[in-house]
Amino acid sequence: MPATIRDVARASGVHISTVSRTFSAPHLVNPETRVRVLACAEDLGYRPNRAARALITGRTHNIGLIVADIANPFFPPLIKAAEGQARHRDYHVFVADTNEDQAAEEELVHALAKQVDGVLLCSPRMSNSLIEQVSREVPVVVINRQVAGLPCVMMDVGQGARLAIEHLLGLGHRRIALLGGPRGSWTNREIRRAAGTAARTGGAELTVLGPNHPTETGGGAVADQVRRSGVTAVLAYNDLMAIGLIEGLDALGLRVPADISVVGVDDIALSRLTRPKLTTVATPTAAAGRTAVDMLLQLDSDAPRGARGRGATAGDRRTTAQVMLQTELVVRDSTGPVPPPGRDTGA
Amino acid sequence: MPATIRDVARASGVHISTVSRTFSAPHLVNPETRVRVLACAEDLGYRPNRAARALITGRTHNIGLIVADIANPFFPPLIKAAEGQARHRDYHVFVADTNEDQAAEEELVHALAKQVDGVLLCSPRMSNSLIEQVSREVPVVVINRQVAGLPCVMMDVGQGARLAIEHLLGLGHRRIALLGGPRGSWTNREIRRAAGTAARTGGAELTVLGPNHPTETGGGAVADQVRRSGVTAVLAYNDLMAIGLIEGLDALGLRVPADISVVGVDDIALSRLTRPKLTTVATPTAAAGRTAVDMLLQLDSDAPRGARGRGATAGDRRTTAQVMLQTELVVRDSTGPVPPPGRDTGA
DNA sequence: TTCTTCGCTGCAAACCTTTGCAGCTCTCCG
DNA sequence: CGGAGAGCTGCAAAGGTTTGCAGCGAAGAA
Repeated sequence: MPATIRDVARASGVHISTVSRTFSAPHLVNPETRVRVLACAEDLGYRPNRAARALITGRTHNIGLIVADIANPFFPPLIKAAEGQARHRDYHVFVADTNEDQAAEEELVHALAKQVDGVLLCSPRMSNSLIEQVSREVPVVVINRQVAGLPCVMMDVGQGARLAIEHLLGLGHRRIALLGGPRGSWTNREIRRAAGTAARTGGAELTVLGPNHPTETGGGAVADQVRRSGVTAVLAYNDLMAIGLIEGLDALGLRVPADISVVGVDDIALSRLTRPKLTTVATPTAAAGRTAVDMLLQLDSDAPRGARGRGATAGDRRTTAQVMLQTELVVRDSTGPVPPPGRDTGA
Repeated sequence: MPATIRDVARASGVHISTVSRTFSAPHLVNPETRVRVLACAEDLGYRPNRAARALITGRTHNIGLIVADIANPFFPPLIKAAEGQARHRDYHVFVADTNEDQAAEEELVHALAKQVDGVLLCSPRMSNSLIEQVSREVPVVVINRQVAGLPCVMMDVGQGARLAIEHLLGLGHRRIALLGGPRGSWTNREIRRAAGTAARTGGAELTVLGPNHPTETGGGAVADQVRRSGVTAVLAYNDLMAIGLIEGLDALGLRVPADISVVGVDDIALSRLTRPKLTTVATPTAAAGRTAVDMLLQLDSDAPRGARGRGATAGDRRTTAQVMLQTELVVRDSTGPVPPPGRDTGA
């Protein structure tokens, strides 16, 4: 039913190769012929079959994007930015959701490998060695994680965590809890490392609680634990957990920031809408999405893996860029001075 | 570099067709041969090239999902459900975001048409005739809209809006505003129609404000207009707008629900997290995603469009199912009794 | 022994497009 | 007038897979 290149060729009285060239190399065909072909193509509603093209060029013009949880508001802006950038370059994005599951992650990247020109691994939970392994199968750019020898786009959450801790120290807090995120998260390790150092430097005590599921539920679940720990401030792995925690604390009769201060990470849109508005570390998610797409496409044009390109680019070790994006602390209403010592925090 | 069917055939000493059958019709090949082939395939890390398969079968095993705005929390649960259901059937989902733009919508469906077996059009903004047109190019299931002759999955927001208005009437409200959504939205028309009828029946006055951008910003922007209109309750096109409106009213010194009641639509996760918690119409988004995928795949197996299937299924008008999913009103804290008449609402 | 039947495997066409190469026609120059 | 070159077009192979058809050997029946 859909018109093929052959139909257009027949209709315009030329060979199929001429039709092909009309689209892929217009300067090689007589202007007169070109307009005729284009007219016929338009008429028949012809659009090149990308699958067939992919077969011979080795380029699908698709890229895969694997995220841990599309329902986590952290990801959509990144996805959106990546899609926009990709579309700009005539690429399409295949989004897949792993439900925070390592096994699903691996399965998905394999399933995607053959139908995309490259994969963006966003906040992967799998092991470094597994990532390296899949990168031999399909070009990969890693987001939110550092893997040696692979192109990576990271956000400097370590720096952000340090700023957050310093902010809390400045408010007088000396007993601080860190709400850990999911196991396997690079971001989680970075935050923990930086927060630990900053707390030690400032003479504060840092209690690590976790790992936890990086959602409101996960945050709410540890509210009681936080109360019993007797801390006066909390740095959460992400905004969702911070918000869940605030809810949970509220249910326990603890007020934020009067009784306890809470800082999140990500600066999702939601963090401006809750009451109190959340103090958080803003991460440049959109920029990360755009950058990652650029790096992948760059990689791709450097190292053709098409049918024709074999053998040409054997031994060149391309320089694998690693980009670190800056973060910043956004102070809103969920942090305040440490409560007077006499006050009962319910502990 | 990646192993092809030919490599496996060579390694296991059989013809490529036997390898092919080992995967697509195992019962046709000798068990002994089968294990040998499977071993070789495993060994070489062979995975069938889906593009090549698509070329001959006419099935890509991909489906497209076009949404208006992936950053709107309404969509992710739907996407997630659709993806899960699709993966279950060995399909992958191509998500694309139109940024609420009709032109982008049309362009995207065309670009996707050839590399997917069907498209899920979620809350499309384009005209019915355009939808019908693209449906001739690629199988389509429409979500959140009714188009005659096309399979549709709808949520009964009309019913939900009626319940919402009745809830407000029950609280004594007689002057109610409706915050309209984007132009071209079927949901918007449904809500408006049903709310209008319910208000008239209950002897209330319904003021329609809009159209508006369906985001917090869009909701916040009309806060002043709402105040000046002198209504005591508002039904918003979606939760995001409702939340934005509450923010905006708050900035104007109006309290929800003491001064004014607000109801949303969608029951996004966020609506449980804001203060006050939002009264809203819950829509079964996940069910809609699953149902739509099922309908598309069903459609697809009924009407093969593969290379081999031509001519066989010419004239059969398949029954195009239209499914209406129920909604329900979730009463939380953003609605309350109408304020005493003497009270100054700032108008 | 001869004929069927059955189970398995190989053959080759087909899907749609891209692209290196060769051939054609024309123009222009010497 | 002959030859070179440029501009355009056609030819055919290639890419990886599926599938209808045919062929082959062995087992069973007559």
